[in-house]
Amino acid sequence: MHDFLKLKLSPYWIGAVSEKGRLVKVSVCYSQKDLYRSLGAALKEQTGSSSFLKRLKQDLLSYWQGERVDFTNYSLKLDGYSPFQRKVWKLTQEIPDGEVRSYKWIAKRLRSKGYRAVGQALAHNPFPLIIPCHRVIREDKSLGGFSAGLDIKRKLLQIEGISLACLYE
DNA sequence: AACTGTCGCGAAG
DNA sequence: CTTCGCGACAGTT
Repeated sequence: MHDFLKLKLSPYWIGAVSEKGRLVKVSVCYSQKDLYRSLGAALKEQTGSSSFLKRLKQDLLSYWQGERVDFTNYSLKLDGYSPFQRKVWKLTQEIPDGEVRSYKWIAKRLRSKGYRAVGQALAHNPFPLIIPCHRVIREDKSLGGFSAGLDIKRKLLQIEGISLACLYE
């Protein structure tokens, strides 16, 4: 059945749900309470015991200390999401650690001018960190948005050693 | 029909 | 040169 992981990373809490060796959802929050709200109360009871989630836990800890971690080989449960969303997320996964791209960059690669639609797709990303939607910013190098809260986006970029004016606003 | 995690242009300071 | 307002854009609910 489902397995859950809960982990405190510096000021934030991160949680993950998996099912049969595939990730179902990840979320980053400001408190445990928010985590339960977004991942479900089951998270309260269960502890991540599958080897799969143990590996994820180690990877997340390493990442948080500034190591380069490759998250691209985690298998993700993508059923039920639209083709457009999947394409956007796939391109986002191709952005290397330590670099950023713009919403426009992604749209262009999909031969679309739906910049805002790209933003909307990223806003619904079920796998923050794993699919690094924080590496997508505006064309003019300003920060853009982040559904889990902009300070988290700043923090992640900072961990990856990216230096941009928008990180110090 | 109304909403976005946008972009680029034109006008004004 | 910088900032601001606004309309166009495309995909989702």
